Amino acid sequence: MSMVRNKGGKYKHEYKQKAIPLTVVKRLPVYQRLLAELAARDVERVSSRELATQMKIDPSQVRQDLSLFGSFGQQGYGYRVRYLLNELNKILGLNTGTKLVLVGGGHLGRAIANYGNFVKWGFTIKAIFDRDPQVIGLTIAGLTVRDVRELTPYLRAEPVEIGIICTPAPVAQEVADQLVAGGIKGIWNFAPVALRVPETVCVEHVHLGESLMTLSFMLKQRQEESTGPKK
Amino acid sequence: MSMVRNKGGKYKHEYKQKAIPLTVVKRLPVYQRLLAELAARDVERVSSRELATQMKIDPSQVRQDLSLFGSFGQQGYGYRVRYLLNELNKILGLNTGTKLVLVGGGHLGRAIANYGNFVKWGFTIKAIFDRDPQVIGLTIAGLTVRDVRELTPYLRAEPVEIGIICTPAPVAQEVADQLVAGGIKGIWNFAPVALRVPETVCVEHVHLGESLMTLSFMLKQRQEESTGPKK
DNA sequence: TTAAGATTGTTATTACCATAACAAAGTATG
DNA sequence: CATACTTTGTTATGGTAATAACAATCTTAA
Repeated sequence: MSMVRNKGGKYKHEYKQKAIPLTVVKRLPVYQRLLAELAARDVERVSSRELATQMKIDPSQVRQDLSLFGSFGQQGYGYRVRYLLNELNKILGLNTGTKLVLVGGGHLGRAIANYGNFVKWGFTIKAIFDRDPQVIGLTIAGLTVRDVRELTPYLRAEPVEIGIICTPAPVAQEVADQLVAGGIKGIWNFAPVALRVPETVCVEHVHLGESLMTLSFMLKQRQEESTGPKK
Repeated sequence: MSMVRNKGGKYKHEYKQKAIPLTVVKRLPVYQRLLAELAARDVERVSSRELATQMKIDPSQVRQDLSLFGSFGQQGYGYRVRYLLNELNKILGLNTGTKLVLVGGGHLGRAIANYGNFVKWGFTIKAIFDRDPQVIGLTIAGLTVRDVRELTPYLRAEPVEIGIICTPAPVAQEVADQLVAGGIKGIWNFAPVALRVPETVCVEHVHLGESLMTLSFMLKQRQEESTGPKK
């Protein structure tokens, strides 16, 4: 009786315009990974409690996060793993044939290009560029490295969604400008600088140095906890 | 007159036992990097406002963050760049000759080993281990790759603070166990798994897949913002 | 030396995120 | 078929982090 008692309920699949908090965004890939692992083990169902335990967060958090995007579970049962995984893939924009270009064929660039996992989610690196004549012409992950001066004409001919910057810090901004001018929508930046880009372009930083410093700080704190106060 | 009007003031250099919020911890390396850039340009002074502008945060945030560790600035003047940089280095535990071992000599491991920046902060990779006979014996970044079966005896003979895991996901936990048993205090983990370690060991994850998915999500959202609602 | 201006360190306020609570509604079982 | 149990989606509460505000005090310049 009374089909629409709780407002929303089954009928909440309109366009959602609410802003998703960044903290939630950072958890979405973790949900995706856990569900992919469960699916690989042919597990059929999972509860918010189980997911929460693995992530060391509260079950309410899991339910609240997912409810931002829809109602994917069943009371008294939980979530069907394959269904929720599929929904999360859609939410994250995976398996849509996203194209990337990589700029910088140094050690880090090579590691990224050879990192096989991305292919699983439908990401494909279409071309690699470098400035160094020693690197141009080499084959990395099956692609011949091109001269970075070909970047702009390439993007004009072959539109690409994401650009990866694996260059040294001093040239990163210049490369970013070229990528933006070439119509790139997102930049995955491994150079230790804060890039200036228009608001329409998304930037995701991976800052190895900052990560190691964070670890260093935590170690130092742990150490002081044990040596500092003699309580 | 009245030297100790504001309680604390110059005299707040006791042991601080307050827990530093993780959000603050993540900003500390960014302050460090900005200050290092200023110092390299021989800039002498900087205000919280300038730092905040670069990081797109509020000036109060900068002052509040730094005040957790001491009083480093001067009213009406700001912060002396070199002094504050030096203090931040101490806070972060940089330039203390921290020793690391790297496990996993694949593409990513090689990139990490060759990433020159770490040396600047006093981190040194002392040894590299791998399981693959094809990789064992190779020279990476001036080090000969050892058999991972030598890891435990190595750590017994040569204590090391941090272990880097650049192995495939399925063996990461096993490696982590060995590192912990070997007395490691921190783990820098590049494998896409949540490691189980004792509370005494710090883990810093670098999860490339999650980072790319985050970018993918943000791109999808941007796209929906422009196409979805016709307002 | 004095007064105007600048900027810190700290406390107060606001906003946001995480946890708790609970009604709704399904599952499982006898 | 009824009853106990489970678990969701959502709202209420609590706590933590970001911003605002301000007194203290240093700098700078006349």
